[in-house]
Amino acid sequence: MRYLRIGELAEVTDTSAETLRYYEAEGLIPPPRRSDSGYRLYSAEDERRVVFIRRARAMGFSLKDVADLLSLQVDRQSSTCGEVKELAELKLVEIDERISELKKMKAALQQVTEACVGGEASALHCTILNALEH
Amino acid sequence: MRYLRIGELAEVTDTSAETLRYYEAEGLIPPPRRSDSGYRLYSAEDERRVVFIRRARAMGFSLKDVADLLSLQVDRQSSTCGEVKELAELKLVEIDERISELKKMKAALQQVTEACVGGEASALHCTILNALEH
DNA sequence: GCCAGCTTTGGAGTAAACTACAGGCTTTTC
DNA sequence: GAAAAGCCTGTAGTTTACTCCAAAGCTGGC
Repeated sequence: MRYLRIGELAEVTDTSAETLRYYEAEGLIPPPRRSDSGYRLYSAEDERRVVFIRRARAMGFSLKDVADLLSLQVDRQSSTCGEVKELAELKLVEIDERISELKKMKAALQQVTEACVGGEASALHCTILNALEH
Repeated sequence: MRYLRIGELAEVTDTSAETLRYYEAEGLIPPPRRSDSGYRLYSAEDERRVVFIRRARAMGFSLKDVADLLSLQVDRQSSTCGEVKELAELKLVEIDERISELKKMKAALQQVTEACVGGEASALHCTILNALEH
């Protein structure tokens, strides 16, 4: 099994070593194993976890939200399926709402680009708010 | 035409008066007209604008992103259709990416809930990271 | 074996986006 | 008409999520 050092993990997950240590301090990733000299050594599972965190962050979920989602795994031996399912379904509703809001914005933006011929003509009629009107 | 005072607008847009004044200071909403005594009076257009800002913020767009989107309107007399179209198309790509990322998360979460019978059984196999594996 | 370039901890600093006064008018309500 | 509630400006404080040292130890190449 291949282990990554902090700088390597930072590179593949497009973050920084500082951020990874910060996530560890905040309990978002478990303390990884260490080399003899004390260097952090990250497993593939650690990597997946970080990728997940970055993805969720990029979509505007807070670290608290991410922690909630990840707790679906962390607490697995202590929580029952019922609890897990409830939390997951709550987040599913939230995600669905986000998707539909994004689709609204997308439709509005598309209306804007379609109204635009794309030339040098004035953009007088190109307003995103007008497109969102209905 | 009906005008809203800051507290009323705050209520209908689910924000606070402080936040509205902050948005004004940051140039995200234009300075509204004032009453004789100096109270801010907001139009329906102002309201739509704030609703849009709050929506975009809730989806993780920064105020800078929002300003970019709103500039499609503000600079309308100065910018040409070509510029507007370019900016809008850039944001469209971004929005599409977000939607597909959210769909990935949704699929993962659904797998979790489906694997869960929802009863008192252990949640051993309910892990969001496992669901995201492929 | 030496030097550049990692990594360590601990603590301080920063940017974005609010949020909360203070002190003083205005408007509404009883 | 007086108290309560709302608004004004200006400034300061808070939260979240990093980001940046400093001082010291480790690692890999020549």
